[in-house]
Amino acid sequence: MNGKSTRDRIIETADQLFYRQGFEHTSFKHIADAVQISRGNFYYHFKTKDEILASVIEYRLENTRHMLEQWQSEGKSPAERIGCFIRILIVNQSKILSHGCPVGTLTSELAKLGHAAQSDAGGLFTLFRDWLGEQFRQLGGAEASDELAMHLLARSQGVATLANSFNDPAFIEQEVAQMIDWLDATAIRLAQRNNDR
Amino acid sequence: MNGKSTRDRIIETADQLFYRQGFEHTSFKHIADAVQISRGNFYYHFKTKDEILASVIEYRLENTRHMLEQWQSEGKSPAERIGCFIRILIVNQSKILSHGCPVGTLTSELAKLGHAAQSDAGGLFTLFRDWLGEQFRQLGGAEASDELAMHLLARSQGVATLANSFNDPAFIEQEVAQMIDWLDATAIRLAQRNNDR
DNA sequence: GTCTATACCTGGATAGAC
DNA sequence: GTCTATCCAGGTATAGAC
Repeated sequence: MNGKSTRDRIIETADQLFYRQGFEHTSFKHIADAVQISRGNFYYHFKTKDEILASVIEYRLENTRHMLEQWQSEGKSPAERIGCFIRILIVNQSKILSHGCPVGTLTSELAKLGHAAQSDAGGLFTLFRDWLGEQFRQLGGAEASDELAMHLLARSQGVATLANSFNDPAFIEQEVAQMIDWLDATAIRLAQRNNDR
Repeated sequence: MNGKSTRDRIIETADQLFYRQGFEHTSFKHIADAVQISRGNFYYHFKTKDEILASVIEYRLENTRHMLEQWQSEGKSPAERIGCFIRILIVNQSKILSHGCPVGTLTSELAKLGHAAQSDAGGLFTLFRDWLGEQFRQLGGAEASDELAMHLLARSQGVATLANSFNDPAFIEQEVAQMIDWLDATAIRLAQRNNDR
């Protein structure tokens, strides 16, 4: 199956399954069956379930960093780049309707399990938070940049949770449009405030 | 231990444990130990784990209906009543920091498990949605009432998820203040719009 | 209604052959 | 690197005594 190593295939499969079924609910058998290897072989690559989780989190961090770099180079202005973030709700709409936000659902689950990797998973949120904070800084947000970043992060998170629960694509569209409006208004407000000084 | 039936004590304990640890992660042993009964006795009251879940959801629905009735009678205006909803984030702050929103985390988990009770749990969101919708209708929201209700529900949901992940009480305070501001602005906007006609 | 004992299964994890 | 066989813990669920 293509040129990927078994280890990489395990990580990618586990990534998908953890997202779709949750970490605890996904057993070694699930992963081994999906990768089409034996359970014994599995242990050659990962000694414990926590090791797979750590690798999956690292894999997601890497993918997220890459995605943020993409947005960084694609978007011509900070507002446009923030728009990329808002629109992932649309791009990943069907996955979100079925499984929610991959970051939020993982951190929530790990919090309930009291799992040591919770803070590592929280790093995914931090990646978005810091990147958005930088965009808002460039928009003129100054000290309020982090607050604006967290606000937007929370809104998109809430939209994912409710869209998942109600299985409602129209709600995503509606809220995305509102977030774009909010972004425009915020950009104008920050520009005016900075001109006044 | 007070006058409650064993059955009721099981439900209340399971309610707590499902919230703190998640549904799947909570075993019969956990519950039985907490209630201080044997596992055998347990099965006299509930034949399967799904039966307990159903009872816990029914229990939460009942408690939620009761809470909404309270707010209904306490708040003198629709805006004041919506304020009660916003402020549960403050009232339940410490629980939310530790375990997130009880409704959102349960529905997310059940979605991942592909559990049949997912839609029943979704009824908890519907209770809030309909109640908030009615408040916004009284505020003059008309056709937009449900949209406003969903918007507010999503925002409080996102705040709970992020506050839990970052363990940040100040973020809750900050966002609650913003939601109150948004509510005031919305009330004014709806009043003006309705006067203009 | 509550207990103990136990059956049965699944899941994580190991040993050792190939 | 991959397999089969196996161990052990813990979880759901049942039977039957008190």
